[in-house]
Order: sequence, then structure tokens, then C-alpha cells
Amino acid sequence: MNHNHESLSRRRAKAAAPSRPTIKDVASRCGVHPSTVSRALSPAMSHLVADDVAKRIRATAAALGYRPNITAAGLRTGRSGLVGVLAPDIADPNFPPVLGGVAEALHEAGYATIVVDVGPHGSPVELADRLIARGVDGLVLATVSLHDPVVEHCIDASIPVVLVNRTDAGKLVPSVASDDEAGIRLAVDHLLALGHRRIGHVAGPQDISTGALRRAGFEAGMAQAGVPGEEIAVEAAPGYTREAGRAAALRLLERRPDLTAIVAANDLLALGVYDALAERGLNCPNEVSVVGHNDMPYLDMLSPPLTTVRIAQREMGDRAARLLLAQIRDPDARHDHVVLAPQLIVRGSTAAPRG
Amino acid sequence: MNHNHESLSRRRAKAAAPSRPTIKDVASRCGVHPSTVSRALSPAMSHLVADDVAKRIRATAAALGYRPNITAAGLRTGRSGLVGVLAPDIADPNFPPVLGGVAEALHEAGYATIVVDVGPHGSPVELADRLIARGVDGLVLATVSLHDPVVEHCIDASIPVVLVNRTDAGKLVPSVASDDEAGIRLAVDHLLALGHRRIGHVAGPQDISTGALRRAGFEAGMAQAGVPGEEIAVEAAPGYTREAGRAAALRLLERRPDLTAIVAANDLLALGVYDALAERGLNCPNEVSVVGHNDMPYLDMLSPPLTTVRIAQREMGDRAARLLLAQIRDPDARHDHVVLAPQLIVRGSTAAPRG
DNA sequence: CTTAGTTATGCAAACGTTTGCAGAGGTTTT
DNA sequence: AAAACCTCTGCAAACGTTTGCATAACTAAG
Repeated sequence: MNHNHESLSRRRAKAAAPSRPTIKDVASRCGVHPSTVSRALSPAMSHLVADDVAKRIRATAAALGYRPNITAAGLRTGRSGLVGVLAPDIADPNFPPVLGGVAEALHEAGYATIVVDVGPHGSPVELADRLIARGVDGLVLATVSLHDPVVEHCIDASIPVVLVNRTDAGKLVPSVASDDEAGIRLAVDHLLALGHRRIGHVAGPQDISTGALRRAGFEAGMAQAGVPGEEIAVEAAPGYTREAGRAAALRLLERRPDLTAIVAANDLLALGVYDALAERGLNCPNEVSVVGHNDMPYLDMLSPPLTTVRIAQREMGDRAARLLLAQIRDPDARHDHVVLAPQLIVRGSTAAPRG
Repeated sequence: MNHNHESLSRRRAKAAAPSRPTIKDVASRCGVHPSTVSRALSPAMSHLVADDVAKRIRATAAALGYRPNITAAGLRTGRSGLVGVLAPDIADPNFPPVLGGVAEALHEAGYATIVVDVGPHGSPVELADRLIARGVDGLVLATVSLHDPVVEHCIDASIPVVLVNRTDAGKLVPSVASDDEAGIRLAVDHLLALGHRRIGHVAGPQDISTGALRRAGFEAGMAQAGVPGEEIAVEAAPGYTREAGRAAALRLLERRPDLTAIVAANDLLALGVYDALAERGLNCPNEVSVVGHNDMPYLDMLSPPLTTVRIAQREMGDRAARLLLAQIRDPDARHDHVVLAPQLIVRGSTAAPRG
């Protein structure tokens, strides 16, 4: 019913800041002590105040447009309601669904998320420290390498942490990831079933769990199919980018011109494989089949549409958030390592090898 | 040189929280008053304390691993160093570059960003309020419709605001956007130059500036080319999605089977146009040329590669952040409306109409 | 009618900073 | 030598909450 909105906003240049009402304003308006207001407005404490008083307080709070100052409350309680997320590259199409899952679950629990894009030159430890200085109640790390100092650092700071998508070698903290070995084996088995035997792998960075595990899955799958170790062709890309995939694929084709199929550790790498095949004048899938990993959006629009392995990205984020919340509530909770099942999506980039 | 990291972290289960050192710890270690420490550590105030004392304080602060509690400082100063970003859909590939630009510029200025994905069912006003309650120093709105209540709401709350990508009808607050009319005219002129005359438009939502302005640009371009108003074919999609684009394109083709080209208001809509053309058995570009808008990633991998209009997304975010910072520093600063120039990117989806 | 118990409220301290004010000691000016 | 002025540091209040403790007013039990 506040009809002077307009004049207020008009006058904001000259007038002192209209500064939002505080708990004291509500208290004096109601003729009660601030602490009573605090209790009345806190679901956990409101049973301590008489029903009629509580109702009156809630009414005037609403009338004044009172919103508690979360910063002040956080100072007192030691909890900020903030969670930090360290992201490898927010522009990577694989990341937003994960982030969406994280943010949604946290939002429901009353937490807000601060996302920090670490980028190729940022220091995760430094950025984690900045977030900790901001008082975040927990950290979601989507960036860690296998032996990442940031993990130890967070443990030393005794702040709840959960890894998502990638895991650390020591399994020191809880994590949620797709079953990377199984994912690649889905791809390999699919190609084997089509009749391929000479399959190469464009691997991801080997200092990252996804890169290492997917490679391991590839090699295991090939070995199990009876391919001798020395015939198993792998080229690792230094990063999950289209350009790195192109370069690795070119190296692979140079070394092994006889390949009939390539499994990429990631869809972006697979895009690079497409580029390399085009450069070499090789048709996909007629001459070389290609499989990606992750099922990033719009792969069905490529020509040919990319066969890939779908991972449960949104669920990954969701589970990670829940693990983190559990840890915030009880810092000594068990450290779970959640592994989600991947799913093969067959499209047009894979076919039986030519005669 | 802290060698008891390990034992500390091991004991964290039983021991009380190792709680980071405060300004008082540094002060008593140095034998000075906390206020002196505060001054020594604040670049703006450090000239008030003797050089040798300041140096000693900085040294012990570093030795103790002291990091100021930003929450507490924020409570005192009224500034949180936090900026909120309201995003329409974080999974939309067009958004991350904008966000990247925003976050980078703010990070450099010492601000952290809280990104909130509004989604189709979220209430921007409600979410903005939550952010304000969190004490954000400013808001970047990437979601506003032409007559969006959230704008008035933020003005009433007298919190610095800047719009990005989209603008409000009243131009009440500063904004940064691409020149949407000009962008579509680049597309139209390109098609006209190729010889097309019967061009249709799959427009975006008409309650959003990008949708309305791009449509206006389309109609102006066609009118200027001498096409009578009643022959100008437009179908608006209710959202910027592939599926909405497909449906709108089908309606358009139903009404005007004679079209030789379609301009989509957005690349996602253009993907839907591709779908519709495939369904109708129409070849692109031979039978129908298609132009998108925004130049989202990997469009060059489509078949045919999509001709589109590139907009300066990252710069958009960067400029928006700077505008917001200026407004935070001086709430009465001029309200600029920045308009960035778009650029036509010609690929394979456009060709001269058939004879 | 005391005693114990319950319920609703007030009081005041605390969270970790920042900053206006005041004062101590020293140096320059008159 | 007094006056005026720096330069540096300490004091204490304030920011807006939350919460342990005390207390007052009742109610119930003995």
C-alpha cells in the first residue's frame, strides 16, 4: 500500500539513502524487543513467541517491506548461505547443465552460488581463498586435476568441499562423476560390434581424471577385444578444445593411416576430429567412424550427427550439491563417491567399416 | 612455513573449528590496536600508519595467514563486493560469453558475481529481492522484457542496475546491447543483394526488445526494398528455442510457400528453421536460404554452415559491468545506453535464389 | 499459599570489521 | 617559548543480526 514509491525514487538523488528497514524498526513499530522480532521471523525459533505477537510482528514486517540483512545474520551465525563454484570454463557447453543442477539444488536449500571461472591462467588455490574469505559455507570444485593442491588446501581450511565431474587421485573428498571408463567402453564396444578393430583414441589431458580414466577405459576395452598393446593407438590432447582435438587427430592419422574409427574423449575433441578428417579428405562414417563423449547440445545437427555417450550432467550437479549440503550440516559425514551411469547415443557418425 | 597443517587437518574432527585468525590476533601479536592493523592493511588508509609498523603488521598478517573477513567488513561499510546477475537461461549458448565478460570485469574490480538462472517459471522480482537481501551492491539484468516490473522495482530499491542484451521500453536504466535493428538489416541486405525478394522472418518473442527490434529491423529493411507491407511475412516464436523456431518456420512456410529465404531472429530459432526445412524436404541453401543471429559457437559445423550476424557478446558483458561499477561509485551518474555494432558472417546457408 | 514448572519476553554480548574523534608526542612557525 | 601544526596510534561506537541467560507473569502441583 506504499503510494509514495514514485516520489521516493525521484528524490533518491538528494535524500539520504532510503536504507531498508531493520529489525529494530519492526520492533519499535510493534513495541517489542528486537530479539522477539528475530525469533518471530525465524521458523526455527518462532515457537518461542506467543502466536498473536508473532502474527502482529509478521504483519508489520511485511507492511514495512522488511527483509533480513543476510550479511549481518551471517556474521553472527558464521554461516553465509553462500557456496562457491570453481568452473574450468563457463563457455564450455558441457558445463552449464552441471552448474544448473548445482544451483537449483542449492537454491532450494536457501543457498546462493558464486561461480568463478578459473580459466587457463587462473590459480584455483588463490580463487578458492578469495571465496573462503568471502565466507562461503562450502565449495564445489569442477576444475580439479588428479593431484590438485587445491584439494589439500581446502581440507586444511576445513571447509566442506565436493568435486564434480572430475575426481582427485587420492579420493580425499567426496565427488560426483560419470563412470568415465564405462562410458568409453560403451563407445568401444559399439564400434567393435560394428566390426571395427583398428580403433584410435583422441584422449583428453592425462592429468585430469576424465582424461586418464577414459583412456584407461579405451585401452581396457581394446585389450579385452584381443588387440595387442602395441597396436592400441592413443594421442592425448592438452585440453578439451576443438583445436586440440584436431591436432591430436592429425597426429593419430599420421601414425596410423589404417584406422577405421576414432573414439574421442569428449565431444569438443570430436569436433576437432571432424575437422582433421575433412582436412585429410576422409569421409565420416564411410571411411572413419567417430564417437564423442558427453552429448553436448545440438550434436544431432552436425553432418553426420555425432554418435556419443550421454552423461547425466544435470543430475551430477544435483547430487554434488546434495553431498555438499550434507557435509555442511555434518562436517564428519561419510565421504561418498557417486558414480553415474552413462548412456550410448547412436547417431550417424558410426557405421560398419568398409569391406 | 606452517608445518602443522597435517595434524591440524587430521584433528579437525575433534578440535574446535580452527577458525581463521582475525584482525585482533594480528593486532595482539604485533602489540598494536586492531584499528591500526585495519589501517595498515587497507591500501586507502595505510598512509596513516608509520612505514615500519605497517611493514611489521603486513608481515605477521602474512605469517598467520590472515585474510580479512569480507562479510564483517561489508556489514560495517555497507558494501558487500557482490553483484547479482539475473540470467534468462544459463544453458543457452548465447549467455556464457556475456556472463564471462561481466564476471571478468567485475572480478578485476574486486567484485564477485552471483548468477541466478531465472528460468521460465521464476519471478525476477522475487529473485532480485533475494539478491538485494543478500546485500549485493548492484544488479545486472539479462532477462528483462520491454515493460518489466523488475526495473521499477530495482529503481524503488535504489540499487544500481544495468541491463544487458535486452533493454526496457522506457530506457529507465543504463543498458548495453547489440544494435538489433542494424543486425537484422545486415541479414536482409545480404539476402537482397543475393537477389532474394520473398523473404520471411521468424521473429523472437515480441515482448522482449531483441524480438521487437529485430522484427522492426526486418520490416524496415523490406519496406525500404520496396516490398509492400502486406507481402512482408513474419511469424513470431514464443521463445528463443529450437522447437519454437521449428513451429514458427512451419507456420511461415504454410502461409508463404513461395519464400526463398528466411531470416531468424536468433541462431537457436535458425536451428528450428533447419528442422522445418528438412521436414518439408526443402534444401538449404538451394531452395531456401537461412540467416541466423548472434553467431553462437560451432555454427560452422552445421550443414550447411549457418550464415549469421555476430554480436559482441563478451564486450557487451564487459561494458555492462563497467557501467554498473560507475553507477555503484556514483549513483547519480549519467545513464548511458551503449549500442554495439554487429557484423555479418557469411557462411553456406545463403545463396542466390534459383532462376 | 508456597513451590515448582512453564511460557513469553527483555537484556546484553557477540560476530569482525571500519572510521570519526581525540590525544600523545614531535616538529615547525611565529 | 608559546603557538600552531603534523604524524601516528588508540579508543569506542557502529553495522544488523542471533542467542544464552535472566526475569516476569502465569499455571499447576503439593
